[in-house]
Amino acid sequence: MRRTRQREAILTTLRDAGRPLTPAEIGELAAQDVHGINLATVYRNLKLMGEAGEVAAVDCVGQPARYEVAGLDHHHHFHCDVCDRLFDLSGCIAEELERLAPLGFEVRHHHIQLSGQCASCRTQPG
Amino acid sequence: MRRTRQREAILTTLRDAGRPLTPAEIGELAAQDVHGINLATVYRNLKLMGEAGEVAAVDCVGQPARYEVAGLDHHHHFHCDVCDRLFDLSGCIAEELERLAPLGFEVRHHHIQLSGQCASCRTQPG
DNA sequence: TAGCGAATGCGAATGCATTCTCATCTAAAT
DNA sequence: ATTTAGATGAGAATGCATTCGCATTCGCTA
Repeated sequence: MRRTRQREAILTTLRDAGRPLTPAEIGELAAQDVHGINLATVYRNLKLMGEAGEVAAVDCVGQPARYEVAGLDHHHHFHCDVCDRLFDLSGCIAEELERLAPLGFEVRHHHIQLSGQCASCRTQPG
Repeated sequence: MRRTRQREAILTTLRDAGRPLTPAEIGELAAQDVHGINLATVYRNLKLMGEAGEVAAVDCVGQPARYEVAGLDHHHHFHCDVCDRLFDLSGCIAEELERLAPLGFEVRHHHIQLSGQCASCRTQPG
């Protein structure tokens, strides 16, 4: 995989964001580094970097997937219904979760997502 | 709202299923009552019955929404990655969940979904 | 049981995220 | 500096769930 300006910009953007970003968000933010970076390029690279284990997709309920740098500790997310951004949560309660499964079911993954209003949307009026 | 055969079939199907169904699943199952029931009709009625408070949409991670009869006790779901069906779970651990939110965030909802293999997919080979 | 307006079936249309095509560009090996 | 295969940009194309438009049908009410 070549080292291109757009590839760098995407990775830098993800690293700096501190929260999972949609391809569109990545495109907008990365445009500060590489003006006019194309959405298709963002998608292509997210896919490649995903296969290469550099980034990870984050599923979001009823929404397009977000992406974050790979290798972060296990965590879940908070979706702000106002600004539509996804935030990281720290901590997990997986143990308690497993016991919710019915007898005979094998739990392989779990997905937890809180939603509501993020701090900045609660503070700021518009 | 008129009482039509397709409307009845949809509601009956949802009641009998015991788990949330996709519009497509509803269409297939309801076809046993009303042969040739149209998908658009299913969608139209789910929307109307949703507004009327008779059915509720169930969001599913990275998947089209499912629908269930309204008024059930608070619960969450299990997604079988093999047969793609969604199952009800009983119980919830909302209290422990709230504490995951960062300071200043207002939690309004939470979404919990376990996934893996359901009992029948674990048992049956193909 | 006649008549009206709501509901249906059908296929086309929409919205959307995502992927593809392909001509052009460019990183990096020679 | 040249070469060349991988990358990009631009826009068209895809896949999909969902909705629309409209002629026809059918509940209900008078």
